[in-house]
Amino acid sequence: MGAAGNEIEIGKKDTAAEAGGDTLAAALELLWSERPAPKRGPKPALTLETIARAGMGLADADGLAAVTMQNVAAALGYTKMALYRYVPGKVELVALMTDIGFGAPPALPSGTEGWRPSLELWARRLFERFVAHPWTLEATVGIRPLGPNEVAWLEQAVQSLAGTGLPGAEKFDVAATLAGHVRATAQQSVGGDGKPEQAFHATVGLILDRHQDRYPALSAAFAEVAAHGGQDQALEFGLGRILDGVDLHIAATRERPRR
Amino acid sequence: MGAAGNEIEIGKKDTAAEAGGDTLAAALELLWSERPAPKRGPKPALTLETIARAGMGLADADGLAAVTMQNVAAALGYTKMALYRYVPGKVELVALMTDIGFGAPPALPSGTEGWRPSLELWARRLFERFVAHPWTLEATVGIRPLGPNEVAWLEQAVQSLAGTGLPGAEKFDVAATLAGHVRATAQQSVGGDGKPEQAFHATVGLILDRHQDRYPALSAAFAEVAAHGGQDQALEFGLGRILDGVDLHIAATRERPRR
DNA sequence: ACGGCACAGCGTCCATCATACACTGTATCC
DNA sequence: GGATACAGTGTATGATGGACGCTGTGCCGT
Repeated sequence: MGAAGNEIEIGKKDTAAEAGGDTLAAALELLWSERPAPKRGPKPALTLETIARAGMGLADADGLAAVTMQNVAAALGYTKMALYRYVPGKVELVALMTDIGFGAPPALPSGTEGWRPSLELWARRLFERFVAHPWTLEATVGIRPLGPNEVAWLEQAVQSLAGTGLPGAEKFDVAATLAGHVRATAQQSVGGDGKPEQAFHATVGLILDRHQDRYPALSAAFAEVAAHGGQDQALEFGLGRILDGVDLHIAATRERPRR
Repeated sequence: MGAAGNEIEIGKKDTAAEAGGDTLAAALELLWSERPAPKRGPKPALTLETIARAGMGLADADGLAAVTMQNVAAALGYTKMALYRYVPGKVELVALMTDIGFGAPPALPSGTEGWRPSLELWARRLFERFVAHPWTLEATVGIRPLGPNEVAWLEQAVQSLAGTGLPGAEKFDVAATLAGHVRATAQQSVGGDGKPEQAFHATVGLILDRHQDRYPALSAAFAEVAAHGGQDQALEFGLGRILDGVDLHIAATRERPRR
């Protein structure tokens, strides 16, 4: 399957592989508002923003699967084909929804000082966004275009590490690690259709009830998890450990600065 | 069209919400081999394993989107409806593929001692599994059934923490945090259709090229990332930080043991 | 021995979905 | 005052997951 694809595979745009190239570029254009702004013709009745918001409403309520071109259009009172005047395809629409769903990271309160409190706040806020729009978890797997807001979150995290003396690459790694932790935690605490319900723990508990013998260590550990309040502390625990480790690393870097 | 059509909403199984209940139970049955084993009738020509392997082949080659009932059946030389004699639906098939994709965690080499080397090895191996079958990333979003292998991975991680004196709930949290980190890292280093291509970094780089002014800290940091070998160390960096933090926490717990 | 029944595999049918394409009307520029 | 670019619509199409009923097969109880 090269660039041409002269094999079978006419018809639909694409299915899975190789779609990234074209779609990614189109989505980036959309997300970064690099669009020509038409001059002639009837005025557009809709906005990208309006459309995306409609999609978000559906996704928040009934999950990402409820976001069909039909449903989005119906929610706006238009036909689905009208949407294609604004969006190249569904993938791009979801990408737009996702970036809007994250929103810009709120500015850190003026009192916040030091990289650690900043990053803690950052992580908790990001977590809240994931919980508020659980479908963003589904929407952000695999290669995909990044929107301005998503990049802005990264920027803020890296900025928080300004005074640490870490090399830039490691600042980036810290941000990525934290984002990953937040993401993974959110993924475990959120149900498939969007409702937070400690889904992961519930499933594990269900299984261990029936197979304690097979997983002795896990069963013992999990009994204590259930006894305590569940997984509510999963975000904080990992966050604490990671930032402790980062702290250590910063200290070590200061003592033995890189050449 | 038949005469009877006055019912509301017969037909398809479900779309998004609430499907979890029924499907999850069915999938658990399948994954944990709690199936009755038929006595009468013709011998099944296929196996769950065979079917799942066929699906995995497609997913490995062309991504999860290539896994359609049609394609899987064709790969086996049967019609798609034959598959429904083995699998309740596609969701369950993918769940099965996923669990087989993880496989059982290999036993730790006999020389491995101490929780830290064990967990490091564990994390690296898990990472390899994600990279070997990138579609498992897509397949493991949202609420979903866990298979025996997936639970076995958790078991091994918790077991590695046996001598640490950590409370059970925290062992579990450590395992979850590590698994989350591995997952998130894999997600960033793997392309959408399954090819590892440092996708995330490539996209970020592309964007920052055009918007350096808007994200100064990130741009500066990222320049160094690009100068170095890319993101190959993302897994190890986060792993090091997390385990450092865990180490600290274990030491603290020993000094100030919980009641 | 044998007939019924449970079960394998298949063919057909259908609803849903993303998207292509052609058409109609409209607002702006020359 | 057109020509033209563009908005919204209607219809068509191919792919997909899945329901349902049919045909054959092989074990089990009689």
